[in-house]
Amino acid sequence: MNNLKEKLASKGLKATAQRLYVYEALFNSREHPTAEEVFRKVSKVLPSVSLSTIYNTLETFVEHNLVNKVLSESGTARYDAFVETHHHIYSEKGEIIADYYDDGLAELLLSYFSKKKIFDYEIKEVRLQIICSTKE
Amino acid sequence: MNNLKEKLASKGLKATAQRLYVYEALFNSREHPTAEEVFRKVSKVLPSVSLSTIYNTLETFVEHNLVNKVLSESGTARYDAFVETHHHIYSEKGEIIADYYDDGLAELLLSYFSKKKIFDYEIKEVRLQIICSTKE
DNA sequence: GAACGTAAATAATAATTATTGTAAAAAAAA
DNA sequence: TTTTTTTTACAATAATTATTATTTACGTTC
Repeated sequence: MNNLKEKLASKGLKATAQRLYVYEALFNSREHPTAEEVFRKVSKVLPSVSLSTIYNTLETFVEHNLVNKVLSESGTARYDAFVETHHHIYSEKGEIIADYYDDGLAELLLSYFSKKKIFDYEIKEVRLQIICSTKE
Repeated sequence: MNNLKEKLASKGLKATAQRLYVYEALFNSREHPTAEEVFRKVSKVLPSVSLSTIYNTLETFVEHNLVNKVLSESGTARYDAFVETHHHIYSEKGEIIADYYDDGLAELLLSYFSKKKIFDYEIKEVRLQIICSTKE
């Protein structure tokens, strides 16, 4: 978490209480919370925080690559403090279920694409949406 | 397109003019249009059509797997009449650029996952988000 | 085939939700 | 103290969903 203070400083951003709590809320959750959910969490420790601040803060974090936006089919934005490349497991309904980390896969894919050279564009990153049936 | 009439019938859905035009609008575009864009297209041939109908129709199609929702970072839903597995190329800003079809890739991934057997869930589909820098 | 009843689909519009914009207040830094 | 950054409060917007009335399609009976 001190890590974050340094990162903020290195980007010319002030380490305010709001920012630290927002980041903490994200970092301590693997649920890819929405802005609203982050707001509720942060409100518990900082009751005066405003929802706008949550949005602003999340947006600032995304701009500075401290946080990723996670795409979801419902349209509501979700956020993730884990910015290293990883993949997401979705339900058949399009809702996100879990993270999936796999370095071997990244290598496999990048070597596959480097052989094919199919793109006009340079590939920055490859992320998987793994759509699974939830067995009950 | 007659194909669609049959599919609709098989799912107990009536083949109304609205549904056929909405589907046609999607099918004839590779732009993953938004509901609003579909609305404008359909309006040209069916001026009395309402935006609600577009939303309803798209939702009905998605429920019946005739159409897919495409993830996009702006939050606005985009739709795609191509339901066979394929992948999407995104800009670094998170906007969708193009489709990417690749059967070899699907095989590669499925064999990779079948070897690993890592999941509690059954994998239905694997889609890639390929994030590219747009070279200018 | 025309008239009738019923259910499905559509249209018009209101309401809601998520998000963004704006301006004032507060906090931090210089 | 002055200036800049950040936060707050609140207004505004955009996308989507919900509600209700109307229309349309379809099956049944005459």
